[in-house]
Amino acid sequence: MRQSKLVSRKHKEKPADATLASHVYLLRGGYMRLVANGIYSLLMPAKRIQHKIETIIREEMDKVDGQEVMMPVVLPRELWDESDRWDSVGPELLRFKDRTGHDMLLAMTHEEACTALARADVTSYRDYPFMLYQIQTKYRDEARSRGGLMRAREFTMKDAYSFHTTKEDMDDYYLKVKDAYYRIFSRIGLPMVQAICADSGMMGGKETHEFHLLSDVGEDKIVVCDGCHTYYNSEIASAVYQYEPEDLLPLEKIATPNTKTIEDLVKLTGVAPQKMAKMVFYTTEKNETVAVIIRGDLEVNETKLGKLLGGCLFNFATDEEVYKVGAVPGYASGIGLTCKVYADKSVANAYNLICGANEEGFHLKNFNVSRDTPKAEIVDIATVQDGDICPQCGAKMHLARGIEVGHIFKLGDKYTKSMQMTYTDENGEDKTPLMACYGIGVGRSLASVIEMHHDDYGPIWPLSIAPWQVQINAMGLDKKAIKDTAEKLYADLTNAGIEVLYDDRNLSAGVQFAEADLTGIPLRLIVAPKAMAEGKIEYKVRGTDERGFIAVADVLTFVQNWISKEMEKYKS
RNA sequence: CGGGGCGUAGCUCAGCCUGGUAGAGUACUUGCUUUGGGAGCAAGGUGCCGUUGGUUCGAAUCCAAUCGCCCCGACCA
Repeated sequence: MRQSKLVSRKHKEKPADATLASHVYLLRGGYMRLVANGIYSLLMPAKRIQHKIETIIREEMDKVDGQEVMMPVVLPRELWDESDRWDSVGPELLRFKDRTGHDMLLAMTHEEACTALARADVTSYRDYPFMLYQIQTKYRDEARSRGGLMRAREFTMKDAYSFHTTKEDMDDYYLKVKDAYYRIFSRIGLPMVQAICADSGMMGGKETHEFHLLSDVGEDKIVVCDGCHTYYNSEIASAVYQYEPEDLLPLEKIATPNTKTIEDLVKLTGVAPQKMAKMVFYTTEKNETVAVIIRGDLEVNETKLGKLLGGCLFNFATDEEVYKVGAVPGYASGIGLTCKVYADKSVANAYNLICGANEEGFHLKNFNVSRDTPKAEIVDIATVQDGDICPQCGAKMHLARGIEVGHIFKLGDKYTKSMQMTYTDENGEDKTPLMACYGIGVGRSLASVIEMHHDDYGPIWPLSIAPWQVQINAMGLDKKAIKDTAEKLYADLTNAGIEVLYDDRNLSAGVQFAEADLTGIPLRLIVAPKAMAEGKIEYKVRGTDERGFIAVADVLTFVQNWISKEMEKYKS
């Protein structure tokens, strides 16, 4: 590719709207352009990178016997009625009517479409197991897209769906895909991506793993055990809480005027927040108020609470609602409440805590859950904090942030059952198959590579996904010797099947180098007068100090060798 | 959906408070000089000042509404 013909305007200044490195460089480097909030057009460099990522994904999906298919982006309501998701999914599902007034949707995922496709085509146990996948545009009407490709409304996703006759087979296959995912992320330059136990959200199903790139700019909170190195999304992470046994002392009322928060109570009493029981009240969409008792220093995990409440929506209760169930805001305890009371594990076997007295200006000492609120249901509802104890191995856990680049789910029969997909087994009986699904955010992976691989000048693309393998820069293209050499180099490398971006614009060195840095091509060849006088050109490896001179006649061999050696890093 | 910020040239932004013919840098076009980290000189083109309405002799500027974008949160993956 000649850079003079490339439509990809570079920008010297940081775009005002971008904060993430990936967002900044995708805009500055002329990779994409905003069309609407969360919706982007990709220019050639980004399209080439994405294409290479897709190729790697295809290779790995094909290795686990995936069959590539293509399902529609626009689906009729009826399909999503079958799984009840037309009603159960929120406004992030874009619904609309076609010209006849028929309800349609823009697919944000394809469980229904794929189940419908498979149930029509596969009827015998002999055809199992199988996996269908596609790489396709998805649309999710995000409440708040952000960070460029990191969280777009329209984005490219690889989604795969496998079907099985037994749980063992599904479990086996799930592991195979999990391994394939590790290979994919490693091959695109993200070997540090980690599988993390997570919540399945609107997809349903039991076991699920998210693939995260641990990064400070990630949106998800991850809990990492320093002992057994298990990773959890904080939505589902749990800790164990151990306490030295104490004798149960009788409740004792203490005066605590103007002490409504844990913080104030700590100041007043000098007691640590770990020795306090905090009350949190929620009111559900069914107008039911529930109370949660939790250790003073911990917070309620609303994903866990949502599950406890059967998936219904909830909000913090108002003061009025708190009074209604027999508590006093700021001085609440779980004792004597008229509503459902949950007690977190963190307070269940703790001793002699301080809690509210349900009386303005007073608290109680020596509160014990089992003795004083025997009706409270003991639940796991706390958000794990830095330094909490791992339930698996007893070591300390710490918090990190992650970018979710992939997510795999064992769906079980959630869709196959509701959509009445069956197969005939060896005895002639109809059975419901099991299903698992596997997603990778292609655009988000691309952005994640920049987050992981960049310097102050631009992205540093891994060779496996670089938009071009080699960049040619020439100093002084108006000189015949320079131009002839650069042109011949470009022709020779291109003819040898090497992907070359040739800056044929006769610009100053500064401009060429700055733009080349933004394009981030791994190997740069520089044709310049000084070295040319000795029949040599210079090479430089992006993002490293590696550089040197090669005789013009040896360049092709050098480049071929360099590429095959560098590609070793990204072998499957 | 809540909080905050911002819409003026391809990009970054000034002008607005105090109304009077639309600005800078950069990018772009042409020529010459340069050629190892965004070079220099000269000349040139560039705008529905987000949109609509109002106030006014006159609105980028004041008022109102609306649309859009960014950040934080909520929601979601």
